[in-house]
Amino acid sequence: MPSSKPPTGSESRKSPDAPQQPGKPTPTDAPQQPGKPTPTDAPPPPGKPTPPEAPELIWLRPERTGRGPRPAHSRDSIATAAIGIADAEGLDAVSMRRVAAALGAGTMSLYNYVPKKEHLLDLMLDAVTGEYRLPPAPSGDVRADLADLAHQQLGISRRHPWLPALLLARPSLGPNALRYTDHFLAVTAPTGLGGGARMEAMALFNGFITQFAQFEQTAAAGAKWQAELVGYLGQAAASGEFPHLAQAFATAGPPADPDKAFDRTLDRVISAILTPATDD
Amino acid sequence: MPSSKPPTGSESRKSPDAPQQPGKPTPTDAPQQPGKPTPTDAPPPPGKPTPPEAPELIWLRPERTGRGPRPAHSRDSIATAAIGIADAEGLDAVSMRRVAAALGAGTMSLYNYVPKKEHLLDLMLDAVTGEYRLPPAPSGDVRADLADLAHQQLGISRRHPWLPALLLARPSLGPNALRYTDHFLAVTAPTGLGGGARMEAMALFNGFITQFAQFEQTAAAGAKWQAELVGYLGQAAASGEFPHLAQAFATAGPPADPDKAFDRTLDRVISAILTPATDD
DNA sequence: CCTTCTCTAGGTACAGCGTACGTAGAAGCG
DNA sequence: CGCTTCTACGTACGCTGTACCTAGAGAAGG
Repeated sequence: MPSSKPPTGSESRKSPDAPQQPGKPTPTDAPQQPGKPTPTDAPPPPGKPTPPEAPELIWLRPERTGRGPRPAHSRDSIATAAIGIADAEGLDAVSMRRVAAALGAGTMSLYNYVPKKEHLLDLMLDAVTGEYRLPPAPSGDVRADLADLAHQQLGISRRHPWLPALLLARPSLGPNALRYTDHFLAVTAPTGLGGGARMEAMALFNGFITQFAQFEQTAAAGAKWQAELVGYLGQAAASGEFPHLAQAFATAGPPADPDKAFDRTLDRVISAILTPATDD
Repeated sequence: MPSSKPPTGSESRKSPDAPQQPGKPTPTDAPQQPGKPTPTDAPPPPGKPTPPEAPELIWLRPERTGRGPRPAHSRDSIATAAIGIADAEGLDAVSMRRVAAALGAGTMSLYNYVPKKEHLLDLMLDAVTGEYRLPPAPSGDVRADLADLAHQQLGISRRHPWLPALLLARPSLGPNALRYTDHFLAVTAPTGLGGGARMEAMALFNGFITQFAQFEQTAAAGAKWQAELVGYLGQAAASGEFPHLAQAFATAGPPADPDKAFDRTLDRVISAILTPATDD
C-alpha cells in the first residue's frame, strides 16, 4: 500500500557509511550484490570489527546474521502480534511492552528485532499489505483492475481500522509494498503514461482511498463527537455568516451510502489518472 | 482546511474515555461526509448551563463565561505559543508543559483553557487556517480560484511543516475552517454540482494537497533515509522480481521539480472535480 | 577439543508524557 | 456581605520509548 512518489527535490549525496549486509540477503530481495545501480554506498572498510551505523531502513537489515543463538521470534510473528493488538484495542495500545508481552518476551528483547518503534510500525504496515490478492497479470481492463485494487484496499482498511492513520503518517516500502507497486505499474502500463507519471498516479490513487477510509474511521469512532458536529455545523449554517454552507446543508439529500460515495469519487479519480497528460 | 487524519513520532487515535469502538470483526458500519447522520443531540441553545457534561468540541465551549477572575491568556495566545514551538522544533516538541512554560503559566493552568491536548491541536489547526487570504467573492474562473486555494494551502503547509500530519490526523472544523469551506462552496457553485458532491470534491481537493505537502516534508526530513531508499529501490529493481518497477526506474528522467509535479497533478484533480458526474 | 566472539534475553532506570485531583485565592452576583 | 464560580498551580500516578548493563547461548577458528 505504498503512498509515495518518486523521490523529489534534493538528491542524495554523501553517505558517511552505508554498511552492506555481509552475508545472506533478506529473504525478500534477490541474492544479488549491488553491481552498479546503487549510488548510495561506500565500501565497508575491511577488517573493521563493527559497522558503527546500521541502516535506518529496516528492510535493509538482514533478519538473521547466522551467528550466536537463534532468535526466538521472527519479524512475521512480531508483526502478527502487534497487528492483533492494534485490531483489538487500537493503535495506541501497541506499545513495545505490550507487544513483547504478547510474544512472551521481555520488553527490551524486542529491541533486538526492532531497533525503534517506528520499525515495528513498518513491519505491521507491510504485513497487512500482504493481504492483497494480486492477480498474476493485468486483465487488460484498466478501470476494472484499478477498481479491484481500490476495493481491496478499502476492505483491508476496514479490517484494520488503524491502517489509514499509519499509511498517512509514513510511506511504506516493504517487500509487499514493492509487489503492490509493481502490480500497479503493470496495470497502468496500457495508459501510455511514463514511469514517473504512473508513480504520481499511484500516490493520488492510494491517497484518496486511504483518506476515505480514514474519514470513515474517525466518523465511526465517536457518536457523541459526530452528534455535536452536526449541531455545530447547523448552528454555523444558521448564523448567516456562511451562506453557501447553509445552502449546501439545505440542498443535501439523505445521508448517502458510503460505498456509493466511494465508488462515485473513485470513478473521478480513475478518470483523472487515465486522462492523458495536458502537458508533459 | 478541512480534511481528514496521527502524528508522526508517536501517533495515535482512540481516547481512553471512549474505549468502545467497533470491535474487530465488523467495523463496516460507517457514516459519511458531514451530511446528516444521527440526530442524537442538538446544539445547546444560548443560555444553557453546562454543568454535567461539557461539549467535546472545543468550538462549542465559550471562551469566557464572565464569572470569576479574568483569564490571563486567550485561545489565540495559546495557539500562537504552540505554533511557535511546533514551527521551531516540530510537533513532538509541543507538550502541555512546554506550551504552558512558553506562556509563563503553570502546566496545569493550561487545562483551564484546553481540556485535552487534542483541543490544543484543534486551536493550532484553526489558527493557521486563518492564514488563508480569501477573496471576498469568487472571480468567476473556477480553475483559477481553485488553483489559488491550492497554492495558498501548499504555502501554508511549507511555512508550518507540522501542518499536513495534523490535517491528516483529524478533521478540523474551527471557525476559520468554516470560512474556508464556505468559500470553497462559493467557488465551486458554478459547477452545478450539489452541496454534498461539492463537499466530497473539497475533501478530495484538500486531501491531495495535504498528502503532497506531507510527502515533501517526510522527504525533506532525512537525507540519510532518502539515500537509503534510493539504494533499496534500485536494489529491488535490479533483483528482477519487480520488472515494471525496474522499467519505471529506467524510464524515469531526472528528479522532477516538485512545484511542476504539484501543478501537473493538481490539474488532474481539478479536472476530476469539474467533470460532471457520470451517474447520479 | 577449547577458546573466543558474537549474538540473544532480559532487567533496571530515566526522562518525559498526559492528566486526575486538591488547594488557595480572586472576582462577579445576590 | 456572603456565596458561588471561576482561575492558578503543585503534586502525583501510570504510562511511554529506550539507553545501558548483565548473563549466557552457540557458532567459528584454532
